[in-house]
Amino acid sequence: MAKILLVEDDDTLKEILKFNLSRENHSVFDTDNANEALIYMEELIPDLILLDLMLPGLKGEEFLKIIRSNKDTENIPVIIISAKTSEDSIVKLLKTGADDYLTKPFSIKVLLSKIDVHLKKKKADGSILSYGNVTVDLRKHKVSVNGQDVELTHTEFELLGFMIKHPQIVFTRNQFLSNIWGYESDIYTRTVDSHISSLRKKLKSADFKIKSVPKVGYKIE
Amino acid sequence: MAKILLVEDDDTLKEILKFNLSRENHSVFDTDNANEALIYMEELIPDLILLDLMLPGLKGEEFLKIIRSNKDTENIPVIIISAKTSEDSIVKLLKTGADDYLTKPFSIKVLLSKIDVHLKKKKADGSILSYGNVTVDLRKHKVSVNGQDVELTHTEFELLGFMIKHPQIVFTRNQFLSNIWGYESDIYTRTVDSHISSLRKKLKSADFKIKSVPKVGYKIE
DNA sequence: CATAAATTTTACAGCATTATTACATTTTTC
DNA sequence: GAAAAATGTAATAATGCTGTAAAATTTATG
Repeated sequence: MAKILLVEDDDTLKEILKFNLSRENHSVFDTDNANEALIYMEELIPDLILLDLMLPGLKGEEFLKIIRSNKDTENIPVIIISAKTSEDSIVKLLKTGADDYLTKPFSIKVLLSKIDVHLKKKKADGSILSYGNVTVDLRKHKVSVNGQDVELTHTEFELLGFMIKHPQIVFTRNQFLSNIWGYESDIYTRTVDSHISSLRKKLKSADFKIKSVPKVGYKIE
Repeated sequence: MAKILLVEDDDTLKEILKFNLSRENHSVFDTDNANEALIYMEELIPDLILLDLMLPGLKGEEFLKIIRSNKDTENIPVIIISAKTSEDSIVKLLKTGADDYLTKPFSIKVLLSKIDVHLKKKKADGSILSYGNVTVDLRKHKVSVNGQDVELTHTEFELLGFMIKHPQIVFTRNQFLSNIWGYESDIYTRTVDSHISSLRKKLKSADFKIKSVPKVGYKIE
């Protein structure tokens, strides 16, 4: 269900991993060196990266730094696979921005579950968001309350999607405008209220409320 | 710099951990059983939890589930400490919602760096200020005392946020006015007093006081 | 090109927040 | 210790924000 980039030069291990990851319905893109991995990155933007540290050419640490310094990739979870056991190198890697690590030899089962955890964390940007009894499918542009479809207009949909991605967080009318309408829209801020009002009407049976925070904006709660 | 709840029944290990965590400027609250931990939770809302699995009474797994099912605590990072090495139990824990785990014996250095990583992650997603038993979530526009939500108006919220950002520091009424109302407001200075008064009423159970410093202004203490 | 749909703006009622007042109480000052 | 100044706070008046229906405008649709 996820795109995983595997950077590993040990062929045997690579095949084992590919086999197991595929069985979990992930699509695996593999390479044995970090330079090639960087090229993959650009067009692929994987959901997760499995990185072996002992690589020919560009070192794993460097690769990690590059990933973390690029806006498009800085949030991709990276799990390190390493033969090293030294505490110091582990500490250093976690500091550089690795999300997790495994030392060889490791259990496939544990790896798979770690992958699972990290992907779930990321899922917020994924295609299906939900909060309480409300589900928003970003790909299909569908919203349902208690499994029952609700028809929303495009703006209403965007508004709901934006709030549900960050539940509880308050956004100002201008934040809504710049995030949904675009930076240079010169729309009257009260337009947001208008759409919020129609959203509320359509989401009567949702088990959250769109709450107005006076003098600030709106949030779902 | 963070509040850490340590649930551990091995006294030796507990002392070692307390010592090291304190040295990193964390405040540590410790208990040897999960039932007591739950009581701590309510009034404490820690920033991170270190949980030993092998506990008398309420099992660690159950404790974890309870934490995760409560809105107020579901986002607190939990690091598991365990003697078990079974893959299955690790997998199960990660599924239940643990953020990380360590198997005994583990390196203090690695633990500290893991704690660091998890705290940083938290900090990135919301500026949460707290002082004593009062928590101010700037992004959610929420204030709680002892974990209990308190409704504040916008001005009250701003006022509290401003003071709690600089605890102990005295601000003049004019400083409040220019920082909260804006530079060119020509508001009567006594208006500040009025809002301070209502804040006090709403924060009766806070374990700090908004103290007036005659001829100067106000501070929290 | 006409009609429908969606979006933006307007307008206004209702309401909550805020600023001010007034008076009681506390703290300074001399 | 008494007068003056400053603060505490409840009550009132004024303000301004939000909710929403409806009109005006723009955009989609056949």
